[in-house]
Amino acid sequence: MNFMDQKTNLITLSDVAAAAGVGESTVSRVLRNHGSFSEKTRARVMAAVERLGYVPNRIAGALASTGTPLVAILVPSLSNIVFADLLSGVTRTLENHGRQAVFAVTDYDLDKEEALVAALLAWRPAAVMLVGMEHSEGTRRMLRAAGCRIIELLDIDGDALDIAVGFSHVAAGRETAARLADAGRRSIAYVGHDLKRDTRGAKRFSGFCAGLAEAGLTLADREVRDAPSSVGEGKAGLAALLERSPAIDAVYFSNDDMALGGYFYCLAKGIAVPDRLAIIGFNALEICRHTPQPIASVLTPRIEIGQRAAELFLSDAPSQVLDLGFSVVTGGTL
Amino acid sequence: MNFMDQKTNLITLSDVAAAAGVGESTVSRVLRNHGSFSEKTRARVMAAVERLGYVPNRIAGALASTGTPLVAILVPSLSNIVFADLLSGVTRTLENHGRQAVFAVTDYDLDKEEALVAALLAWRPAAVMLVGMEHSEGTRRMLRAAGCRIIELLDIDGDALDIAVGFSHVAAGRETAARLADAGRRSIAYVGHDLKRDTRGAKRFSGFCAGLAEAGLTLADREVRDAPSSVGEGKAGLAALLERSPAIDAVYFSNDDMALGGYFYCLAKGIAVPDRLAIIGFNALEICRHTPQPIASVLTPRIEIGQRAAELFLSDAPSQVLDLGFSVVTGGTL
DNA sequence: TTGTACGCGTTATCAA
DNA sequence: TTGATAACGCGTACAA
Repeated sequence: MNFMDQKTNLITLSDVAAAAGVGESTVSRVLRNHGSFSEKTRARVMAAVERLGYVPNRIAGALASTGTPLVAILVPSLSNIVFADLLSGVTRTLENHGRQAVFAVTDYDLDKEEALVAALLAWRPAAVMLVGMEHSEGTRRMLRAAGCRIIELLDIDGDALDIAVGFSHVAAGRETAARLADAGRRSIAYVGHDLKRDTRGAKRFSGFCAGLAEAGLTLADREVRDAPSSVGEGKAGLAALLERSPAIDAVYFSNDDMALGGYFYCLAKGIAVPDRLAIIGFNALEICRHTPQPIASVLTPRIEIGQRAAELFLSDAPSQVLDLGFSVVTGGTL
Repeated sequence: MNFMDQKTNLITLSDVAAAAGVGESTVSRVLRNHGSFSEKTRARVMAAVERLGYVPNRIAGALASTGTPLVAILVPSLSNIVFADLLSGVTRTLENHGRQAVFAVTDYDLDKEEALVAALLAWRPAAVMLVGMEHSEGTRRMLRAAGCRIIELLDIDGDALDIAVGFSHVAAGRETAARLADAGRRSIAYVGHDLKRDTRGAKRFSGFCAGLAEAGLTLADREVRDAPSSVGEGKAGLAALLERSPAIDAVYFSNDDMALGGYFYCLAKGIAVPDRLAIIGFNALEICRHTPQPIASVLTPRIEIGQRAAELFLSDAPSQVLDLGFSVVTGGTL
């Protein structure tokens, strides 16, 4: 034994037991408030815990009880506030139940997702939460073999592996088209970001086109940026679009970041919104409620999705698809 | 043994060993590429792993090797993109080294932080990262006793427990005041959010006041909202401020969310920026670069802070305070 | 109500 | 290059 070893002085359960003059299992029972013990013993144990500054080792606990209180969460990105909201909802609910979240960022890459799922599964989580319903075959196989709860978030357009909590992006896109058509717009375009990776954005777009068709319209033009969504891309995207198709009278942006960019472009160029150009985005970010004209958007219950997902897991609910819906928020730009 | 037990069929190391016709330690060595073994054995082991779909149990591994590859991260909030950026920086670096991040959200509450630190320490992380340098005495005690690396992020104004990576918020506030004064502003006010909880915001404010004093000025007025920062609060804050003090010619907002709200208020009310009112925020969010007039702000290297913090930990660097600085970004609003 | 002893799935030590 | 075997720290029957 090396006396310089930093971990040499870590207190263990048996140290506490010795200090309190009781058996190890007694300490274990007191600490987890499980089984029976006298009040007197409890006091002695707690005193020893306090005195020694004992911190239980959950690693050992998890091994012994075969089953961890860990929940693995994978999100495509953190630069989009939407996923941060999702995480908030999940962790807020989990924390109150002694559960711990371990997470990773996939960068919208299904291969990376697969690698990360493998890494996270090694921690034997009680549940794995991931965004969307598109996964590699390897991911699906591992997940199914893992024997833990699998919760897909934010999307319900597809076949759920176990539990899915979200809403239909196809329906959201379709509804958006209907609103634009109802508002009398006839020359409608789309400004979006990299859809190869953002499959939910792609679903909205396909729903949008379907919605236009149902209204007897076709997409007037589209500008798809080869980059992640951002305010800057939205701005540049609208600029490019209008240069090509100046007669456009409405634009659907792939999300609010993009829409904000478009809106700023209009402000800067003096383009009348919504008279000359209607704008609608997606997500209903707080900021869009406070621009000079509130930007029309689609409100998505992302925090609630996280919470409900965590609750379903905690309550050991049966496999299911939970549609939490969305709602169109009309603002001054439509 | 219950044959309905879901975890009954999980493959273990010894299953692989048996299938490959080798000893357990051999499998372990091959999998970790540690120690020596013949190419032939390696192939046999890997084949068995593949065939059985074996996923190593890191829980058991961590227990056996006393020392986990876990890094605990605590952030005050996730609704502010700044902390999401921080997380991105940290996890991106960690992932490439087989490390796993476990995280929790403190809601800017030091008591909650203490409880969460206790919970996270139970996982015996190799490092604990937390935002800021203000912690409860209990938190500090536990951390010191834990014998793991302690990394404080985003702030360097204070006494570091071990490693600190960030910049000086006091200096940032002071510099902001100097810029405003240099720009000829004389009636300068502050619009902020809940500073009891956001201690870094409070440091910026104190630095700002010091900076004004150095320029021979005093704060003309201040509007501090009793709520977390948001675009809405920034807007309402500026409205309240201007009603009270219409002669103000410059406003320092506690951060860019607040500043955006103020800027939108000006746009909506037709207040000339910067002619009549100069605006400067903090963080230099992407969106502020794309508003009709780019909003002046202070660029903070948050992703880099996360990366460097992770790198210092990975390289087993000595205790230190790393100042990554900040830079003032002048925009159209100053 | 309490303590003993075994097992959880690895890693590490050491001898072969 | 290999394979027993002893930890790792705790939960959990089971016995007391």
